[in-house]
Amino acid sequence: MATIAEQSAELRMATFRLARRLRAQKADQALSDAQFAVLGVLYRHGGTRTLTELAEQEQVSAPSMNRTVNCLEESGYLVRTADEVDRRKSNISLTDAGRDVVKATITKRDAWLTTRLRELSKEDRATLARAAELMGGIITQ
Amino acid sequence: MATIAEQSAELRMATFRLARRLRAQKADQALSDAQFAVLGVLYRHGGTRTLTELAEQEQVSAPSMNRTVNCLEESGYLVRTADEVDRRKSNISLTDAGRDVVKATITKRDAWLTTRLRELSKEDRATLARAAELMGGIITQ
DNA sequence: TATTGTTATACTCTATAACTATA
DNA sequence: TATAGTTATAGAGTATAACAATA
Repeated sequence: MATIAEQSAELRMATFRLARRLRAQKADQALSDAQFAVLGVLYRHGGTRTLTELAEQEQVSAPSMNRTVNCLEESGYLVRTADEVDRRKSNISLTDAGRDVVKATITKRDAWLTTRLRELSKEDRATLARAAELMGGIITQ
Repeated sequence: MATIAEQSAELRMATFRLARRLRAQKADQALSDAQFAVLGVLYRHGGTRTLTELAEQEQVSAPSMNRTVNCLEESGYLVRTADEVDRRKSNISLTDAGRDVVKATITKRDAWLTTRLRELSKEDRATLARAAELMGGIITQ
């Protein structure tokens, strides 16, 4: 029986390796991780977000986020719209192309993982499903 | 009961979030992920590695790895030693400071995770331990 | 010729400092 | 005066192309 410290080390390594492997699966290879993370935030959020909100969410500086948003705007994945009430703000939202590339990437990542989960027993899949719940609980502490 | 596709999505999200949280824990905040990954390879490998080997292992170009190794050399975490047999090569190895920063970071990450695992039941810990094994199996396919 | 490592160049992501426009 | 966003500047990570030294 492994110690809790040993279990931690194993879980840490397995998590890093699986995350790395999943990250490699993307619909547009030209999209960086930082860029895709922004698209993902907008996709999950649904509506619009300001530059400051995106910077806080991703824990980067405003100028850094500004640059990333510029790239994504040039690529046609999002648009800025001037706020009618507070004219300092610009509301950032996904374009159809932006939504499509997020959906396609999620589909690709899940397809890769689903293929591998299918090869496992029902019990092993249940173990991973329960583990995902537990991992979620650990993070939100 | 969730579908396999739903289980995939949950596992994907939980993996990304836990990896992100773990990555944030490091002994030297000035070390980038790319830099720490190189130190980690050298630490796990034990002996020396050439620039080409490191570039292949991390799946980046040789010039890119050269730059990262330059930074780490300037920081005193690794050294280049000219190969006596094949004089084109330089053997890259960790310094004591390099080993120390890897050990300290691993300790910090595992301590964070161990604290959270201790709060779980024995059964939940066993589930996560088995999940780590399964995740390892998925990756090496 | 092929391999190992490096330099040159360019683009993205990161930061801080300083600036503009608006509240 | 404070806030939202941007520009200026600089350092790090990424790439490809071209080069020197060695095998």
